[in-house]
Amino acid sequence: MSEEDADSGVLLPHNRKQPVSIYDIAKEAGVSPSTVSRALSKPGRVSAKTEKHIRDAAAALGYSINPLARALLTGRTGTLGLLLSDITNPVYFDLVRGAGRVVSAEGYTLVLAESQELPGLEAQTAERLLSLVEGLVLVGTRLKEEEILRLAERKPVVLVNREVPSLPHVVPDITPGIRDAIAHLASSGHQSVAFLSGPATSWMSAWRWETVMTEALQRGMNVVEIGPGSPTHEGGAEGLRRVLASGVTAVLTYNDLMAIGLLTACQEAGIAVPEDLSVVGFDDIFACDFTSPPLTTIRTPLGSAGEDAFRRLIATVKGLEEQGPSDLTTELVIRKSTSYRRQIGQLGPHSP
Amino acid sequence: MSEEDADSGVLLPHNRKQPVSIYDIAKEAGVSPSTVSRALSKPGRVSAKTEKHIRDAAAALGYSINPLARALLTGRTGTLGLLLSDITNPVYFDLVRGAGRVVSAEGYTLVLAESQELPGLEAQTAERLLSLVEGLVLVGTRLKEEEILRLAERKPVVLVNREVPSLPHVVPDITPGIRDAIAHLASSGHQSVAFLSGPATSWMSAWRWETVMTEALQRGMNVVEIGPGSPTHEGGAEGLRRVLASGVTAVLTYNDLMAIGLLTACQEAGIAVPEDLSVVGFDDIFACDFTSPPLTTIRTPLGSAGEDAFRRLIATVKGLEEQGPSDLTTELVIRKSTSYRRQIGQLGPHSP
DNA sequence: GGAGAAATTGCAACCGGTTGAAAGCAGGCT
DNA sequence: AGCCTGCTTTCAACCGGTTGCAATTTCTCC
Repeated sequence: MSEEDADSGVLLPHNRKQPVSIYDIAKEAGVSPSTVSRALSKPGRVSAKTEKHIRDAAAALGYSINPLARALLTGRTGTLGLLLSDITNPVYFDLVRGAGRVVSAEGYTLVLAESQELPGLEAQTAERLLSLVEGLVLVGTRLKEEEILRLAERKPVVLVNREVPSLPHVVPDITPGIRDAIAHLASSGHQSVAFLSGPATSWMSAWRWETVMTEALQRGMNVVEIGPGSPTHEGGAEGLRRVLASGVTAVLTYNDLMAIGLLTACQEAGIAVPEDLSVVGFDDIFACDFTSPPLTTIRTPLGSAGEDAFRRLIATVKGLEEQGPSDLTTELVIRKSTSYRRQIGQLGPHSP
Repeated sequence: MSEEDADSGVLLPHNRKQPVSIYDIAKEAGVSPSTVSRALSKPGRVSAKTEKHIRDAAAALGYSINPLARALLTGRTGTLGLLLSDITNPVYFDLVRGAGRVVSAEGYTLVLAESQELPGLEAQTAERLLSLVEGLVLVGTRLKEEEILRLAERKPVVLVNREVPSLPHVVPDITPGIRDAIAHLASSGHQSVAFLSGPATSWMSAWRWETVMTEALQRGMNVVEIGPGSPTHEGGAEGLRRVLASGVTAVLTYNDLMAIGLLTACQEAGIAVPEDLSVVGFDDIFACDFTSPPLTTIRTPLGSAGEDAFRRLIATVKGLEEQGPSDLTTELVIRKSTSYRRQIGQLGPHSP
């Protein structure tokens, strides 16, 4: 009556159930395996009666297709890859959401991988991922152009926040946002601005700096680049000393995480933001509106970028026409970390 | 002299390079494919001379193994899966980082997928992912016990923040953190507390509520559950009305995102935290120390949980011994969102 | 130098589907 | 009847590796 050695908590070691194959179904239904294959994946190629019979048998046996076996011959795994430098960077939230929306709406499965900002690991991870998926989106990749092109030879590749000639890419136009940010600072009386840059290998960081410089010069402001630095909280905090040393009155950062780090460091150092220093972030991640003070930042539409990138990837995978380039733009979001330039007092050693 | 139609921006349509196989290498090196296979994957099974010869040929041709082909026969894809309900939830940052560390140190590749809190999608995604990986970690899954067991029949599965009999799981002990939080509130004069719960299908939410109730009762406090709600910013904000209606003076939330949402809603509604209402979050995500006020919360060691989960998964995949259960615990982190209970004034309709 | 053991290599089947080509079969037409 | 047409189904090869077994070579030792 009493159960014997039940609930012993022991896990069955390795007796995995072996899955049912089309051969099992074929035997069950009394047809050949190829008929089963066609019944299940080529509607209309077998008679309605046999198809129903086979589908019933498949359902009865609990069949589910082995995607690896299918992919070996056809290349179709039903999955698409998204490779990020750092999944835990909030910048990518919206992008991942947008990607997920499009991918699952099209019946694919999204698989993500991250390279943890390590150059060697990124190439290796991309390599591994590439053989499991039908196509790949690379976001803010640090790979060299040749490496990217080599990947693109094997499977369709779409880039986000990176341009490589002849490869499809989705890059929001950063000029409007930067132009407005510089105008905003200029009209608030700032005459010198610093750009706190990200990793040296980041194409996007280089481009943002380039654009900041161009726009600042057009307004007759002085502008310096400080960096490169890690695109993180810590990276931003570490930049504070050099920002103060430079004597600027306003800073743009490569991304919001750095801006938040800078804000935190300012608080600890007793620098008042925005009274002593104006800070502008980049991307408008989810934490921006509850920092203190709330962060003025340049919003990039990364959700739409993710959607666009995967729409294009799927079009390519399916062999459809290339779509025209997507036109995404950026805009300045003014919160409380920027203000009129105080005329009294001056920061840094450059001013007497 | 001038380049002709260069830079036309046209992408080569679908002429993907077909990859080199072991057969190509075999031909190149003048041996049989099986020897190539052994040379590359079974060190010592072929003579040193041939092995070198084959490796040279492989390198010359730029060979890289096709993991699908290998996996079809052996089941080894070299990848491990991590399935989350929502990748963009900052709760998982540390977990993903910990997982990444262990997985890449062991030579595997981590692939992530998310179920976007949709029950149907989670089962389907798990199914797809399962056939691509050697083992799977499910975090805070909403799947039903039978569904989880069915997955575990096919490949090794490890659970985080969820218990299922006979399956390995990693669940930090929430009791110490909750006990300290309740003690902290009690000693500050609070006599009633609410728990703002997460999704109805979340095992972890149910357990947290259960523990909060037990601990509160032991202290003689009144305690109510408010929910279920979405485990997000919005979910927290939406809970405010009912929190106020209940007349409690302190709230614990299912997670930090909800606590932050609650904080934001309080600010908008003119409720002072912590003077009018004390708020305690759960997990200690990265944004907690720059909310206003900074959030008191119960820290869960999700980084270690991720590491542990994958260490166990890898041990199982490799057929090693089961390790003993990992003992992870939680602790209260006191910041500024909790305080002594104001004796003057009372919130909500229950007090005259 | 030769028997026997050990190391090395090749053959062929296999994993689980897919697909071109051929075979089987029913119905329509002269 | 005989033949052609078109639909349904099967045969067999294939994708790219892996592996048990057997064949071949090399080594060892008497």
